[in-house]
Amino acid sequence: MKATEMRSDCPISSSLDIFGDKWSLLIVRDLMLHKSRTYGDFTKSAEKIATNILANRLQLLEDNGMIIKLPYPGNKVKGLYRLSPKGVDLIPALIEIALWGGKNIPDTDDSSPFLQEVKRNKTKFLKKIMDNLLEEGTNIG
Amino acid sequence: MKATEMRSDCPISSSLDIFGDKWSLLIVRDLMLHKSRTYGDFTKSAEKIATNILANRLQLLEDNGMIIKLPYPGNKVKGLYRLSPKGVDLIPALIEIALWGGKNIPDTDDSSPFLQEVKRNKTKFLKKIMDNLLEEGTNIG
DNA sequence: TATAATTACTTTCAATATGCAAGTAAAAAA
DNA sequence: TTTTTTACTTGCATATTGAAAGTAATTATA
Repeated sequence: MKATEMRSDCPISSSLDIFGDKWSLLIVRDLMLHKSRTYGDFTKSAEKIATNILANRLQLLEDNGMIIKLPYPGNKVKGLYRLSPKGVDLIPALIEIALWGGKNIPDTDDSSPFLQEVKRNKTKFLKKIMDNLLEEGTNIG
Repeated sequence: MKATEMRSDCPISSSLDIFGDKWSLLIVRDLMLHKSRTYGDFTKSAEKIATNILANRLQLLEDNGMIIKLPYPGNKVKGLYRLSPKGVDLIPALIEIALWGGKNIPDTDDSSPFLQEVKRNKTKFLKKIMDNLLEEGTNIG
């Protein structure tokens, strides 16, 4: 797959060139919440991503170094996707987006234990979750 | 224009339902950097947005309460767009995206005075810029 | 061991979105 | 009065999306 074309040298614009669509950050979200996911896991998320879109976005995210595909121990069909350090580094942005949505969009669920903990102590939460995601092992579950 | 359809009650997903594309957040960026812009101003940004896309996104952002269209003093053709409080509230997310891009995408310009100031003192910078954007007046320039 | 079921995609195709270029209408400037 | 500016709108070719079905390589089951 060819490298993403950048529209300008603006960091915001270039970021959107990579993940500026309705699906890419949902994949990152799932990997933030679950640390590792199989292809099938992603299809089970509430937003019901189409499999062609999923395959395309996983490839793009991998091409852009945001996620890493690992072998699933003891199974040659399955694979395990995880966030790379670059992907983990996106979590502060994702958290701000989540906070914004929970606060500003009616009927969103901002009462999850996850968001509650963020609101209680953002800095502490960020360190904890990012450290955890950067650790090796504990891939399945 | 019809209300945005939400794919789930997830705050991240619903946020992307509103601004998950390659252009909407660039409009917010321009209004963060300049406080107010005319239609023509937006077309002059580096990414060269097409006028039909611009008109569509301005309408969507206005429909979703992120931006406000004001009359241009002394001119009945021009209008002035500004961030609403809801739009200003998105700035922390935008800043995190900018920081991520500047750090993780090659050839982006992360040396602007703007980003430099963010990196020097994020909290202070956020308060300053958000307070400024929430103020009335100083629309032109 | 033969067969069924999983898993991770790929393909097809209709619908929608994008983007370039040109057009328009109202107001402002010359 | 004519020209220019401004903010869009329209037409059309191309690209992307999304639902559904298909496939090939395992893995589980009878």
